[in-house]
Amino acid sequence: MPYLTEPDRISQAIANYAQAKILWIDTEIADYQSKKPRLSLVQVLDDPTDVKGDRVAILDVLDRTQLIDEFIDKIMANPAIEKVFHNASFDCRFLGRSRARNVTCTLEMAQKIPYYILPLSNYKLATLAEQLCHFSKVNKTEQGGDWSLRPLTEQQLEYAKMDVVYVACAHERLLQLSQRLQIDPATEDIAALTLRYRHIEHRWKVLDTELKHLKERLKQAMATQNVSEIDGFKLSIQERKHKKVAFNDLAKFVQESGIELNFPIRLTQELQKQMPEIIENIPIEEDVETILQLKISEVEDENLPF
DNA sequence: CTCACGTAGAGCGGTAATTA
DNA sequence: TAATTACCGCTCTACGTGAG
Repeated sequence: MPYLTEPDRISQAIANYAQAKILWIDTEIADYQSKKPRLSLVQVLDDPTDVKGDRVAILDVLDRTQLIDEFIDKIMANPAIEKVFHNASFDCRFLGRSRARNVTCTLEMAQKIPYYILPLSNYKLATLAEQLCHFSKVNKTEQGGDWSLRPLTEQQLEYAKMDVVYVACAHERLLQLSQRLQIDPATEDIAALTLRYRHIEHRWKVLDTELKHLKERLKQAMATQNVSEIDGFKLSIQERKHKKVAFNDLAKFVQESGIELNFPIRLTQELQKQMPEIIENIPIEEDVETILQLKISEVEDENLPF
């Protein structure tokens, strides 16, 4: 695992990585509580089969603005290189923001996979590493550490190294899962889908209605017993105020005051009925939408296909 | 702490389905 | 047929989540 601190070597590494087709990247940020957080480390991996992190390069770019710009120019802004991050929007804030091209986010990938395929309580990188990639000792203690100090400790470098290994591994596994979900509607077996639907529909209804009932009872019970929080169940009570005016008053006010109030108002069926002459005398903005609606009829017990 | 998205829940309006 | 009910989707807001 090369830990690069010399500007020349970092520059050379950037040039090398600029030739890659895909890179797995993670960053560490110093002074993140302050108004001016600084990029501390950029960890890069070009080989997803490296589970120990031997091939990870850790670029020490603390206060090395020119090297960061070089990284942004040659790698982040280069659309020919796919860059994979976990929670990419966070890292991109320090690596070129909107200039970044061809960026993949493992957090977004994981969130798109339905829960029944990937049943995780959250999509933190550590969780993906442990439960999706089966890494055993995932270290999280350094996450809140101070990345502005030098020299960095062995534990910090180890953490920084493994993080990007987790990104690469999680990315590989997520790719496999999402490929399974890419199904061509033209070749779907509709009969098999309806059968599967009927199979789980009853179980789902039983659980879903009980869950909703429990929630309702909890809300009422917590409100009347003045329990605002218990075992992770939090009750919030809000009041909402709405304001309305008579349309005539509003129209009169706008006309008299000369305010520029130009926005479309939906002509509901009711309004169209009330004032059919509007449609003839005022230009109307019209759009049409197509709604696909799936109706699922009741099924008799004896006719159940299973 | 910050920042950028997500998401849940409630109100509302429109339409389909059901009932008188 | 008209009135009522059920359901769906949109919008707004509060809150959650992930990174370090």
